[in-house]
Amino acid sequence: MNSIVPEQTAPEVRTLAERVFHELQDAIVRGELAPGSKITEPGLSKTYGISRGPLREAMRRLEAHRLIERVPHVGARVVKLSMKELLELFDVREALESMAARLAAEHMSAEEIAGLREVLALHERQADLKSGEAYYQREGDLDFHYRIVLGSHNRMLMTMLCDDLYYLVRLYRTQFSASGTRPHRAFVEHHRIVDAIEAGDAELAELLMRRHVSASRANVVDRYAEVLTQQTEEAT
Amino acid sequence: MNSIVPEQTAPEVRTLAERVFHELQDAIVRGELAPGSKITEPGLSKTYGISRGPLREAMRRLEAHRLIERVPHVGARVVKLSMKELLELFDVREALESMAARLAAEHMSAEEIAGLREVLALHERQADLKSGEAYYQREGDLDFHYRIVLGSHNRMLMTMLCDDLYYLVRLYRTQFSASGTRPHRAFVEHHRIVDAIEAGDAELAELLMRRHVSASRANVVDRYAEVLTQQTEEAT
DNA sequence: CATCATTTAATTGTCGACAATTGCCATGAA
DNA sequence: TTCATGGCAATTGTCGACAATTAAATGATG
Repeated sequence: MNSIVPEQTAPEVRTLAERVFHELQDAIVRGELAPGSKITEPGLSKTYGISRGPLREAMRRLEAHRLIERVPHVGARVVKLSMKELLELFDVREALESMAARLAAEHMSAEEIAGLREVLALHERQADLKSGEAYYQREGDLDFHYRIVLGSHNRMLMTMLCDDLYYLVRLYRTQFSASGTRPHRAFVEHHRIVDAIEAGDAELAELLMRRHVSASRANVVDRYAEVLTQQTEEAT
Repeated sequence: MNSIVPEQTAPEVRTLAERVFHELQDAIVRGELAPGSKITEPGLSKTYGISRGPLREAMRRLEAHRLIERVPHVGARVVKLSMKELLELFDVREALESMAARLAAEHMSAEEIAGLREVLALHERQADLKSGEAYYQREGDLDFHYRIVLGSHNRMLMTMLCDDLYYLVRLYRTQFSASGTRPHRAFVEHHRIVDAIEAGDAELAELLMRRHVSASRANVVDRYAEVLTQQTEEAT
């Protein structure tokens, strides 16, 4: 655990259902359970050493978090994000995160802003190293967004983004093995957003975050178009 | 079922867990299960005539949808929205529904827009009657928002709003026994939004929906302030 | 009388077994 | 060969019982 992302799997080791829920969540997001692969209850029951009761409860939670898809009497599969769904995800992120940035500019404390600046500094140091560890870049990026959401001081927003959407974002990044997307430009944008938040300019922070997510989305679309043309060229 | 809201409890009667999930969802939203009241597994198990297995799965889903709150080894309670959480809900709605309106203006078909107009017409007819049935007004209002979300053609947005948030909105309305809030002004705003959608003006539709939700939020704040002053007056 | 420890009852967490449904495979007919 | 059909294996859905934990009731003590 080298990530600066706050520990999320810490306190809930009280019940088996909770534990296996988080383990499965991690396994899916990390790609250990391949997207689209079928998962059977007896199989998981054996690998995790628990009975099917708590396991099914964990799966119900995963289903609600959109990490698996279930069909009654048939079974469950790990979700497999299509490009369409990925773009939908970006639209939702744009809406929610721009709101988060606005609220963050209104509510964030000096300490929280300082922490945000630290993240940026760390981020930049790693960019200097250029040792190409996309891992840190990605996690760093997510950590940045994470903290802004926390800064909104809106619990509902926090759970929606941090507990639900960000896991899907991670899943997408492993599934599409998304390389560090436009890192330099993203740095600059992050800085501008923090500046706006520090200045208490809610409207600007909202606008910048909206553009930031939107640009990220556009970048994905471009890359996807590239891949498509590349494939058609190979086919000829 | 006299509501024009699309049937949601229809097709999932396959398993007991699904059925009891929807029944509990309805019971909570309607206020049959009082907000804040404790619900015990043996109790529900008896009233619904099923064993605790499927019941617990249903409860896990309710928990994920934020309709109940569970504490390990202690129990579950029906959620009780505080004013703070209600305002948080409005902020999230503002973000998501304005996005939905924008997408609706871009993607809604002629038939869908016609359906939307029908809802408005029906709504207006009931306003003429003035028989004060807040029920229809409320459901009509929700139906309006419902259709716009569907018109966004964004599945993720649809599930987030229709499957999650709107149940909380209903719960709030029963919990606070919210009287028909500023019906006339809301009518006008609804009309303007549809006009913008029909004109394909995404930016305007987004802006108007943002204002609409924001105004609704402000109205709630005002009413709450009224109640508070009223209470302090009574106390003197 | 209040406070704290202990017991006790009730609820939650977990398990293994049985019933119901599905999808597959083999068999046979067109 | 292809398609339909019937049976079979595997998985899912459901249940009741037992273990673990918690909150309350009881009683003891300062």
